[in-house]
Amino acid sequence: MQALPDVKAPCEALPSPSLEHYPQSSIVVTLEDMDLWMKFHQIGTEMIITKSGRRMFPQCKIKVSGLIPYAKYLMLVDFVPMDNFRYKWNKDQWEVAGKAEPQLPCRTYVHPDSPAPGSHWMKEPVSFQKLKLTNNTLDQHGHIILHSMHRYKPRFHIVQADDLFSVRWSIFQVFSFPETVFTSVTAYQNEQITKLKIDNNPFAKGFREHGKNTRREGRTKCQKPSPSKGQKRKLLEEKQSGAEERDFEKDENVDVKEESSPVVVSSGFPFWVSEQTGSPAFPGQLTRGRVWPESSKCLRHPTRHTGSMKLGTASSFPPVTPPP
DNA sequence: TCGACTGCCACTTTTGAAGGGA
DNA sequence: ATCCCTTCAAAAGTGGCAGTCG
Repeated sequence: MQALPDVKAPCEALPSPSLEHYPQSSIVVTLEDMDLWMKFHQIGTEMIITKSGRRMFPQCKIKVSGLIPYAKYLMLVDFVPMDNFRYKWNKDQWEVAGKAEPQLPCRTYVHPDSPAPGSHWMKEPVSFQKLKLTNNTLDQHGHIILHSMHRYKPRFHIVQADDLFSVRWSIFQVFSFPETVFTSVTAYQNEQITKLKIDNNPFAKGFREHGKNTRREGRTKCQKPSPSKGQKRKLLEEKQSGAEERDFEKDENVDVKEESSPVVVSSGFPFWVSEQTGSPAFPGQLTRGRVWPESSKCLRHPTRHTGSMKLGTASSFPPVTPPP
């Protein structure tokens, strides 16, 4: 699966004459573990979010090619809501449960290797393994803050820049994959997702035995489950018996925009310039020990500020999650 | 009463320090 | 002194369960 940008970066000032041989449009991004992502996507991917932060599984891992080997790039990920709804799991399917919660401050996760030359990023797949999702709106660890029971899509940003300071006026491209859309949850709702996670996530090996959690037996023997929980479990077991025959994709009554291939969301100048209009929750937040430029002077770049370019204000800067 | 959320549990993998040998 | 490999303990990451809360 590949993402081929069809838009040229509308940047009139190229970094240097020698870079003209490497048009930005030649960047190709492919999603690693596509088979696994597809398996989850067909059922309806769920990602656990916790107060302390939870890693994603499958993890966001992309293969990049077409970068200028000696130019420096930053790799970023952010998460955008798929729609304005909150969902609930009802019987065997997701249903709209109302309007979405107010959008949270947009946080962007910066790959810890950033900035690095193109050759570095192309050497091997870029993994965002350490990225964590949280539902703690007061999170201080720089995790990505999401609402539970909402749908999100990760977006990968490739920014040609020497450092985080110059990100604002740098050439960038955004890639996303329909297969990576997920519903954030605090506890798994769809048992098929639980099973897939257990089968594929090495950390969950302990739950694998014949698809049943045997290591808990000793504990649960001593504890009488509450009637409601017991009934719930029975329902789940009944569901499981016929689950494999069902086509969960058809069961979903909620639209997920399906695209046959990953798409380039946008290309040009940093995404937040045109898309982020709200005030950040943490203006001037530290990024890798530095503070985002606040003065308007920082927003103007003599060579890249073109007439068609729409510059944002300092307040529209999204807080960036510093690498651990 | 119900469903979402939280904290704890038992278990596994990962990570990094320590030690030994070449 | 340096490098490589092995060992081992601690840390981090899993989903399940039961209790709490709104």
